[in-house]
Amino acid sequence: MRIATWNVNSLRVRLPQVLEWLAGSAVDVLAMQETKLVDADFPTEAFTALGYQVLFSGQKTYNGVALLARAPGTAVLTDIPGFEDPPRRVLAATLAGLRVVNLYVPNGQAVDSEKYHYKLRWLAALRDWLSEEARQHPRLVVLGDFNIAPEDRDVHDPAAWVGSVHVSEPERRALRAVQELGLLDVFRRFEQPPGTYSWWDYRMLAFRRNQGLRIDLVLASAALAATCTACVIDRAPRKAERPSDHAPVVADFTPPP
DNA sequence: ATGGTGGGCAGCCCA
Repeated sequence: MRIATWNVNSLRVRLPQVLEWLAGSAVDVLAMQETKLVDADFPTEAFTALGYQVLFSGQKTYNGVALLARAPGTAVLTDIPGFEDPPRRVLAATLAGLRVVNLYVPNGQAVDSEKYHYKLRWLAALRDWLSEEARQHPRLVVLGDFNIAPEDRDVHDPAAWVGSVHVSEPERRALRAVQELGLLDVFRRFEQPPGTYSWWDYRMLAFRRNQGLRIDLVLASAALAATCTACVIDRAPRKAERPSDHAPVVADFTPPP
């Protein structure tokens, strides 16, 4: 089973690239973020034509998340229970013997901004919710755009980024609190080339210079992580005309016994 | 050099 996450930065613009990528990548589950589409505009037929079931939680202009899967989803959630949050950032479903939680974590803008404190509150609420999800679902995968680079090796120039949003210690601590629920960053279960990132700024020729961050993550419960056979970041879509600023992260799992 | 580029929707907000 192949599971992927991709911040597409406007599904309206990126749909042809997403369809082309799906046709060549044998993905069973794709979690997308920043679809920026209201539900009425979601291109359902384009994906059902490729054999996917679709789930989505969208809004106008900003945010928006979607899940594509070969199997239908049940027990769908579009919010962190009990946490009032109008932006559409969460989409959870049970499908193909897995609990899948697709996240678009708040960006945070700048350390000590109002948006940064919102990000930390959001992550605290996420942790509390995921503790319950982890208890109920031994086979849990939490994936998406976390807007946090877990460690300095996930940052092209740690000295330039020190203390900044996406790498600050409170953000990393909040991410570790999520991982301490027993969720493993499956990318780091395998040998990886140094300087492997999932996001590059559109500005300053950052992609050509590989000035990136690894902020798109696939976290898996211990039972699921034990069945993970590979995790790679596919840079190819970032090289396209009019690319998303993020590349997809792809993880392979053996089927349940 | 505190910029630069891109998406969305109307002169900005957000990333």
